[in-house]
Amino acid sequence: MISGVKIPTTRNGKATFNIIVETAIELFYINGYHSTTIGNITSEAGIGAGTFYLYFANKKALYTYILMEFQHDIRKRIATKVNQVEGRFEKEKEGLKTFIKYALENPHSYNIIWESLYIDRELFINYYDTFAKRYEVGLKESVEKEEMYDVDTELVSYILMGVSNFIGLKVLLKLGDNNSNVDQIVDNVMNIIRTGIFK
Amino acid sequence: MISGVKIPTTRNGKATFNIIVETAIELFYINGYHSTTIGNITSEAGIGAGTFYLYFANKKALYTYILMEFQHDIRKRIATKVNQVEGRFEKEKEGLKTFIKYALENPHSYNIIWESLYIDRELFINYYDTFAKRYEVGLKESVEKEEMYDVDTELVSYILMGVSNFIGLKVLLKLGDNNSNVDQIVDNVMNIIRTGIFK
DNA sequence: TCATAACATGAAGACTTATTCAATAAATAT
DNA sequence: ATATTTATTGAATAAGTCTTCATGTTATGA
Repeated sequence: MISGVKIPTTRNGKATFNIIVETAIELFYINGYHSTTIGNITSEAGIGAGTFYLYFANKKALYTYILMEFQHDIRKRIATKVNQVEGRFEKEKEGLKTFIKYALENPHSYNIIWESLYIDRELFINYYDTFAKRYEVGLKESVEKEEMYDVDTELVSYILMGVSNFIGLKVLLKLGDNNSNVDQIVDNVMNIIRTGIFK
Repeated sequence: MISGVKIPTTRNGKATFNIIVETAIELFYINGYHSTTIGNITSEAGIGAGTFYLYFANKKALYTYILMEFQHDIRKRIATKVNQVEGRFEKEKEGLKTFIKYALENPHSYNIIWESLYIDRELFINYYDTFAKRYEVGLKESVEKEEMYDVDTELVSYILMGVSNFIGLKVLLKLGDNNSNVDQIVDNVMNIIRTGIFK
């Protein structure tokens, strides 16, 4: 499937594969990708050093596999939630809320996605480029339905991704004050986006 | 001054110090912090391996020095430009434009600042926390002058930093289309922020 | 010009890490 | 029950990197 990754066939093999992935997610989060060695992963996972290479060609293949998993997961979750509400404003609100809550429940994913810029720029570009393109589809529909002004949907998707990511950052890293009530933060942000800030 | 950094006193020493810094900025940008070795830096700079340690205790001390320089530089430039125009809207527009242009002229700085999250989380937090706090000062003044609604200035500062950073990202990495005309991009973004996107 | 402080060198040693591979075990199909 | 595929091990090797230090050079002020 993904190059450099060998999916095991047996029950045992799958268990070993999974423990490698879970351990790596944790260690990448705590110490970062570059400071995590294959030795760290195997010893923490309680397996032999050589076992790693049964399933992954190297550390980057493992990282790429994990990134793809999170990517799939987060997109699916946002899409599901957004489909449950009507109207562009409500959809954006739900999307932002889902993103922040996902990041809070799963801080590993947030870190790993951003870190891709410093592991393989292609991965990072691919991630945000495709995210933006999918975002645009929904925005264009809303423009057609006249729920939104006739804005540059590409720019708007980057603006909204920027807002989501930095509010996520603030909440995750507890930057500044008032980071506890996610629903209220999202309400405030959406009100600011709706009303604007300038008189 | 900064711990782990020895500033040279003579003309020759300063030249060597500078070539280390310039070479490192370039290599950190091209290959990233973690993939850049002291050996890479010294050989690329054309100096002996031991010379590095005359001025820097280790790679992180050098990185921190570079980060601080960029931080100082970019803030000063934005402050100068923003002071030349009147009204909050014009100030924000000028700030965004200056930020993007700085990033374009100096893509090294952008990379190095973001990478700090994966080198030393403290550095990253400190960077955005103090940036946000300074941002808030201006925003609060504008609220008092009634140029802006009575918004949560902390949230607004993170929203605007998110927008700046992701538009910067788009332009720098050439994500999507239309990344050539910075003035026009900034005009579009500011119009979106002013008018809002929702009908 | 000479003493002194600053600057510069790069080989050497200590350390860390990735990766292979021959040997072994476990699971599964026939 | 046996053959065969799959999974596992960890010592050994190879490669890379940091950092020190004994030695040498350069600049400069008295």
